[in-house]
Amino acid sequence: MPKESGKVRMYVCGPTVYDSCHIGHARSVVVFDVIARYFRSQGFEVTYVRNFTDIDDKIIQRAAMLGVDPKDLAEKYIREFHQDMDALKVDRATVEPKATDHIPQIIRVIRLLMEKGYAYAADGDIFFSVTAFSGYGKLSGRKLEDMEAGARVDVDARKHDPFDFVLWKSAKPGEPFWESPWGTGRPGWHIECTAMSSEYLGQTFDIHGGGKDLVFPHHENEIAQSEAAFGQPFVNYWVHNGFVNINQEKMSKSLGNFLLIRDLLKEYHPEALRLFLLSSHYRSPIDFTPQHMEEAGAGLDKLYTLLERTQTVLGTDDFEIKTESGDHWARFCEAMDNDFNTALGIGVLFEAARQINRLMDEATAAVGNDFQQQLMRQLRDIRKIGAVLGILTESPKDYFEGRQARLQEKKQVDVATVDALVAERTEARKSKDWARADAIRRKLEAMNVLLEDRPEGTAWKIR
RNA sequence: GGCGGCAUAGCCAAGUGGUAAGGCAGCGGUCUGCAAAACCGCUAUACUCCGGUUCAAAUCCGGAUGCCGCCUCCA
Repeated sequence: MPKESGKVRMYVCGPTVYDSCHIGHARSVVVFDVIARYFRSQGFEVTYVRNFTDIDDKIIQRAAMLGVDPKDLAEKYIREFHQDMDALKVDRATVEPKATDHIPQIIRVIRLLMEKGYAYAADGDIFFSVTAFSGYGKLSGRKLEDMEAGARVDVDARKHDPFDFVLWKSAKPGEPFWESPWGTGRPGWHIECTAMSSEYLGQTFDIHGGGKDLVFPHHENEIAQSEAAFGQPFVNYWVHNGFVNINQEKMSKSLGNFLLIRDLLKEYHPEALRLFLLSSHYRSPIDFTPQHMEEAGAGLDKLYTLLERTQTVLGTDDFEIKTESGDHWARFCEAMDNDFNTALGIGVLFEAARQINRLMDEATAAVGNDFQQQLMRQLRDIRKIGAVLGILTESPKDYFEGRQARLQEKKQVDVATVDALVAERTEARKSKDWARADAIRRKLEAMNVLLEDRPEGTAWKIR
């Protein structure tokens, strides 16, 4: 993916805040988080804008149902969004604008569209006229005449064309509203993105992202209104992430199978979730199953096991790296340069891990300076890759303690009992009573506890 | 009806003209009192099928089959 003059300006469609975030939101947010991190790692100055749609029919509806103020509802879910994404170790966007904070900018764009003849009024509503914009349909490859308008939803009779969309909605009694030249009302869904992206990124910018489902009509409409209003190209690159299926089924409310981030994080490590979400190319659909999550978790365990081992071998984790980046980092970058191929990049990460393990396996007792330098250099690559993917951010000690704590509950392991048995076995081993030692090992295995006899003593972990 | 995507080993998944990355699972080995971890080796001679282009195709073209998405709010 080509790049511009040291700076990257990207805009990603954020959530409509009327409900908790599910794993689908997580995928989108994590994918673009990694993209932003990668650009930064390459020395680009990244301006990353991710909006909150905090006024819309769904919010109003939900608020009415709950008998709360729409603004309070939106704020509650913005807080939740931040909690969830922080837990997922997602960096904050540079700017996180809310639609309701940009009403003047929205009105300005609509006025511009009216002046240029791309929009018309009908009662208190303002519509965008898709037939007035010649490029309509270019992103999604649709032609107006090919689409079966109103196939599933009745067409508003006031529209000149069925695909015209609302820029400004007049207020109905009891709804939140703002003053405008066309009377009190609120912005339609698409216009906020044009208003806010131009505000923070300019009228043309580099990357616009969002879920695949937004291609049509949302992004199509954004292009139309932006290019109509400003008379210049809207964005250079579109990036649309694929969906998350649950056990091969589309995640949907009607199936009742959607998974909230907060629930998932009770069971899985946030980095395991990230690793899973990044294990396929961002455009492909990805299938969430407990088994796939276990595998992602196993992979993460492997990487942390490696880090723990290097820490032991080097005697410290706090070393200054004076060497250049190695081949692994270069290969990782190559993968990322190819349309952000994180799946390939993760492959590089595991190859790096194997190489480091081999290096340590082959090292003899006489560990020289060369060895240390080489090890640190490769380790540095792993850390840099981890930093882009947003994984391996914890110390191995914290990671394994956390893992242990999480699993203790899940597998109902009683620490005191295990420790007692381990101590008993240590005694047995001292007196070379192997039969008894093995019996205890088997007993613990039946309790989902695996033993590891290390030089410094016996460690155990939960299967 | 229109538009688009996908089909690679038991499972997941890279691969965008030169003969199949990586992970999980499995098997054999090294190490170990036994294990675990780690490493080494093995695990796709039909890359959904049928045609075509090419010296050469998982990769390009045409067709078939299957699965999925979008066209309505949706990450």
